[in-house]
Amino acid sequence: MSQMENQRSDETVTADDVAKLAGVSRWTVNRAFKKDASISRKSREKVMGAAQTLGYVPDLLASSLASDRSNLVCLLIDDFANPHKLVMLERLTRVLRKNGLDTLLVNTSDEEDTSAALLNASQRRVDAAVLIGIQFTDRSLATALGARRVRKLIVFARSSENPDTISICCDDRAAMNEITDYIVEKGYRKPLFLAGPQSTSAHLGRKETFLKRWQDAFGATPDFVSVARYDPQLAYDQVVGYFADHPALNNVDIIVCENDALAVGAVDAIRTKLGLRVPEDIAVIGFDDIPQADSANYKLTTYRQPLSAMAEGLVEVLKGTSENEHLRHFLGKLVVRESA
Amino acid sequence: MSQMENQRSDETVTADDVAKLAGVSRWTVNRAFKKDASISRKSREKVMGAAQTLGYVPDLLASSLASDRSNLVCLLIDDFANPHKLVMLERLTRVLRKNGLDTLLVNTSDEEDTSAALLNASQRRVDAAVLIGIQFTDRSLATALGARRVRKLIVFARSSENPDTISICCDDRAAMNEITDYIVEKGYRKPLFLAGPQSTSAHLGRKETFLKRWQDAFGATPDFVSVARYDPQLAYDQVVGYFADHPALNNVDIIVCENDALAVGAVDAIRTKLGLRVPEDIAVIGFDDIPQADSANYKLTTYRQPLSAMAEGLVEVLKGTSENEHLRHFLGKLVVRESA
DNA sequence: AATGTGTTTGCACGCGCGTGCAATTTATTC
DNA sequence: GAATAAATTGCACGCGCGTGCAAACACATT
Repeated sequence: MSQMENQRSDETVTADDVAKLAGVSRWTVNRAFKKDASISRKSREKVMGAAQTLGYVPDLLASSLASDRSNLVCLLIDDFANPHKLVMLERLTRVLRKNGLDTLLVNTSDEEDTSAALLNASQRRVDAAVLIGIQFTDRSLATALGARRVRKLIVFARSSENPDTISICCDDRAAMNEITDYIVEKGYRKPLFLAGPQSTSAHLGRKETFLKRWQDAFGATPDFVSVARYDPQLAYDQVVGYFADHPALNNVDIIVCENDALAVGAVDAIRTKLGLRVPEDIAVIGFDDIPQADSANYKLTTYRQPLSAMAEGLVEVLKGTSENEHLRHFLGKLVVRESA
Repeated sequence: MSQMENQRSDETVTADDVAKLAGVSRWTVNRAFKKDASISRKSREKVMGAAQTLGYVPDLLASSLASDRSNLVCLLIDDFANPHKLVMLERLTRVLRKNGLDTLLVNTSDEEDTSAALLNASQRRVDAAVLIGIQFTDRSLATALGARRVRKLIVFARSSENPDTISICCDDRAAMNEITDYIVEKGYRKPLFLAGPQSTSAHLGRKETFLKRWQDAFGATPDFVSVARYDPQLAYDQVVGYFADHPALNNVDIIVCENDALAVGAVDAIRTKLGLRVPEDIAVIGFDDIPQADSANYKLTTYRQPLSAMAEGLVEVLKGTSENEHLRHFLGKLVVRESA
């Protein structure tokens, strides 16, 4: 009724309001909210008190605009059929958030090219874009980088040859070597490699490492088939198809899979369609250690990526704690269960 | 070499730069980028040309700040063990993006209470916060809403009693009724209900509907067990535990599960631990129709939520096309496979 | 009390764009 | 061709906060 001050029409309460109530300047208010700012304990308490009663919170949008740092990281994913992505998302969002970074999730399944999505991310001034998908090529990365605006481009859980890019991934070569050694030691001699999409950039991947290693050891290159997406269903179809074309079943005693998503499909195919047992008739070995791999039904022998370490590594890169390495490798761990 | 204009130190190119090059005012430049703005075709072309050569893109941060609309939606999830979440994420991000909305993903697994996460979201001025998890209670929602700043609070794929909230979900009651009818028709008479966490808000959920319906039909309330999280592993343990306590196996001819995450665990338990067949010995019916449900190994009979329609519904609510309904129901579809 | 050191505080200016309206240009009509 | 309507363009002001520095203050020392 009486005098209602110059309160804003709606109820956005800004630092100015708090400042007035606390009897300090606006800048002191914002300082109070900065972790290690130069401010006395007393005035910080005054400010916090006032902020409390007014329900004030600093506006990250305005802050980002002014400071040119958004504390926002963009995650680009196109590979939603692979259950491992959910694990990654969980881990990444958790670790990022613990470090004060928020996550912008972009689904690039629709895009021909990730460039458009990257552009979109750049419009939000994200501090970094993290690629977790499979569709992007080194060339499209280059294009996107040309437009700049995305300060850091990070390829997660995969390596990229683009020098302007930082890769954070499991050491695939060491991993496949370990897997190969394990297989050989266990006496498997007729492997089939089940690979993912081949269209991606020509990095020395799991398939290449395995085939080469096997070639070196036995002088023969194992057979392989590839699946168009990391999708258990497609893997299932592919395996069924393979054995339809190669009726001499005893030509394969183990299927080595590029990841668990494929491995799960392979197991299903072996049991359901071929009517065989895993691992007695055909063994299966995966990669990633998705939750399903540990289920009673699959008991998948697989290789666990050190996701937490990788996520922490990502944060280090983002914070600039460890500059200019184009590639950060992490060692994983072979998890032996029953499927191989 | 010669004169290099007053180019900014780093290379952020703003609308002003484009304006200068195109020979128009800054406002015309920004208009050119607005879908249906009042601008002549000719000057739009001029602007777009200049923007192209300069590599200009409008800054969404500044735009959000000025317009007070961020086109950002915050998704809060805590339930990463449930594979269905990945499907939801895929669908939501896709549909939102198609409608010009970006997605902020927040992992609330760590939080005692979603309030903190909501507060964080509010600092980014998200246009809406969408809750997809299970941990939040109606009370914590109320608290969060008290602080305002989050313009719209939406509960997705679940109903909430909070009147300031908009629920977008599958019609659980209709669904469970259909499921019950199906079960009854198929001759099952000894159901066990496998429920999720019971700590959540007291909405009339799938369990209640099923139990009540069965009670009405047969005068007896079926047994039920509940699992602490929607996690196949925990469901497995729970089912194993149940049958350890109830050795008279023929007391159950079907396990009705609150969702597929649980159903998958149930199937594993039945086969692996009990050594029984699905559906011959014990049938299983799920809910959600996760990708796994369609795999050769599970062939789960389940109920598919109309995710796309729900996502579109979400967009409508966000755009304000369909105001003030506290609850939007969508009808799903029973998917009959082999598990029941 | 004067000097010096270290700590707090205040402030001018800018981040890049939106809003609403007024000025200007272009199209339309008789 | 003048008058009127319609389409297009320009602009002052503000969104909420950060940066870097200078002024103000506190405290210890001689």
